[in-house]
Amino acid sequence: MCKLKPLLNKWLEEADSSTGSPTSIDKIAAQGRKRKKRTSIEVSVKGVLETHFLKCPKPAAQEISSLADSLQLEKEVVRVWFCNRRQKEKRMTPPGDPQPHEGFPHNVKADPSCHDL
DNA sequence: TACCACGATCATTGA
DNA sequence: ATCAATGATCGTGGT
Repeated sequence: MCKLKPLLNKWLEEADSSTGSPTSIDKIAAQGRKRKKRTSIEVSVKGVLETHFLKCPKPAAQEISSLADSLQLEKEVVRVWFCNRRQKEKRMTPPGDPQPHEGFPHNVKADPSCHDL
């Protein structure tokens, strides 16, 4: 059901745009997805995000909301930013940077509750 | 059932 | 015009 919600939303958006073109439905069937323009994040904002990322690479939705509010951004944008940040880190770190440090398979506490705020 | 994160991938922007 | 960086989206799996 919740999966249909976004789908229905797209339909409604298109329906609103159907300025006399009922055939627009085929477009929705295709993908009816309007990619938001590249939210150009200001350098200052990036700095704040990076700082938070260092503190918590995986903040809960609650932290994201707070952060987004502080930066005057959309939760989605902040969430996506964190996701991309994590991915990028992995993309660069594994190769040519094995992080020479013993004591590897010792970690047992994942510490999912990074309530550090 | 609803939500989150990750991987891959697309698409846009800036150099 | 082309490439690189990076945000936005889709699909999948886990809780």
